[in-house]
Amino acid sequence: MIAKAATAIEAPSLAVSTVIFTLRPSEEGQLKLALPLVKRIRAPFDGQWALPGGPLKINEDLADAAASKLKQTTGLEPRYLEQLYAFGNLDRSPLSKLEERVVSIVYWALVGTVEAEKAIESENVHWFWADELPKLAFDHNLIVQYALWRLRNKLEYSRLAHGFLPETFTLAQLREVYEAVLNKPLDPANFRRMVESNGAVVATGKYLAGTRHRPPQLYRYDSSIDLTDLGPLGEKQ
Amino acid sequence: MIAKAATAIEAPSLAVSTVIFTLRPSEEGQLKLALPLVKRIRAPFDGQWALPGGPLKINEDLADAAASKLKQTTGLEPRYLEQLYAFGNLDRSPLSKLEERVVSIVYWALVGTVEAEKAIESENVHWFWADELPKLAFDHNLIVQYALWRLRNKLEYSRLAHGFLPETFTLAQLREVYEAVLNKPLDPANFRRMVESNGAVVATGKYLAGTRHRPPQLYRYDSSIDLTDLGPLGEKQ
DNA sequence: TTGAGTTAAAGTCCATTTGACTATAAGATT
DNA sequence: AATCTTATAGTCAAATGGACTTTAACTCAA
Repeated sequence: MIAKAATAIEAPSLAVSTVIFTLRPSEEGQLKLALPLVKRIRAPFDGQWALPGGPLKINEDLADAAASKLKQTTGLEPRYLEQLYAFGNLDRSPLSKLEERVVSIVYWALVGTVEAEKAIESENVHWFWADELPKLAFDHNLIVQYALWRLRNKLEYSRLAHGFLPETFTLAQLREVYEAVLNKPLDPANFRRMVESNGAVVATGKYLAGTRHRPPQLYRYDSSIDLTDLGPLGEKQ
Repeated sequence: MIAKAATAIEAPSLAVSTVIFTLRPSEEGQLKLALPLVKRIRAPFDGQWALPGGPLKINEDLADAAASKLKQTTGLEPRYLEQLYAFGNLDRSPLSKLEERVVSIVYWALVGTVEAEKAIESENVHWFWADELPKLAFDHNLIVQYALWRLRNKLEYSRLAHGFLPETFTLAQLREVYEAVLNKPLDPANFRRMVESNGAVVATGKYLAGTRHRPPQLYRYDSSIDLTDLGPLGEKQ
């Protein structure tokens, strides 16, 4: 169009953000979905909470960028990471001067419940319950809603629950994960039948001792099978 | 390229491409999935076929950009349009000088079988059978594969078939669409039962005359229900 | 005009899946 | 030893889905 000086003005810029889920015990004792947000320290939306993210570097892969935001924000490694969506509406930022057009490629991630206890928290990084978010910056409320929808949908026909659990776990723990994510109680017997018929989870033959009842068997995920079905993309993207 | 100095080197650039599906009758008479490609006229991949696409304009919504590539390439309007994925691997282009880093946000679209007969075709725009593609530019073979996977997955629990059909249609025509997309024969009686129980398709009470057999009833999609389930994103993005 | 050909549309049979529920097992606690 | 609690196994019935049969309603050719 105009000239060289104009390049920055002509092209939309690219950012990568990440919705990071973990499960944490609530006051009442059951697990609930939680996610970290960072406080914005400049306009627009100065002082409001937002998803961790930032501009994409010229020589950085998309998934790497998402994982590195995760690391910066929480100090943790993702147990699962998947692209969610590219958000690029012109009205994402209300004071949309053209120079500020940003397209955000958003990833969503799972971090293990145990690791998440060591997560960084500070003045500017705070963990929220996924169903009790304040009004967030930009279109981030919509983004989290969509990520939640995707998580809930995929949980049932994939091995996503593995992303929250340690290597071995009881079926009750696995069921707790499902109940927390789907936010509804599940019948223990039917859940067992479902898991056993599906084949993704295998018994270890070991039992967890020290409970006040019959010792439950420990299971693990069959590592020969992928965490989820991304179709032709596999793990590559 | 070279002249664009500093800014261009620092930021990856953003392009939008579109995978456009339609159904066309093959030589043997049944419908088959087809898609338009454009011939590249510059390096890299000069002379090879590629998905229609181009840089995102600063004040253009993502979906609008995808639809306008569609219009430019085929002269048609999409009956369905959905974001597929953002492809941004560093090795997408083999001669990856840093200045050339491009992230492509890819959409996929359906165009009606009837409209598609009027589609533009030329030296540089050619329609291919979806399962007989040549080696394409960049990672476009992978992209098409993924789009096909998504189409096939979504067809069964959505109203995507509507995207190929006219306002009213017979159950045999609807079944033909399913058979073409899924690439397998379906039992007519069971298919009828499935469609009727699902509720998305309603009988019009009118019948198609002029066949050499019992006249089939015409159906239409219940317009009160969306084409597909995008969750919280709805039709907005 | 009649019978053959063709697809439409309705229905049957059976194996599998899934939700709701019951029963027994095996530990800890009292 | 009785009781509590969760683990684990099993039952029953409704819903689902594939394979198949039957009858309906049109066209076309003899």
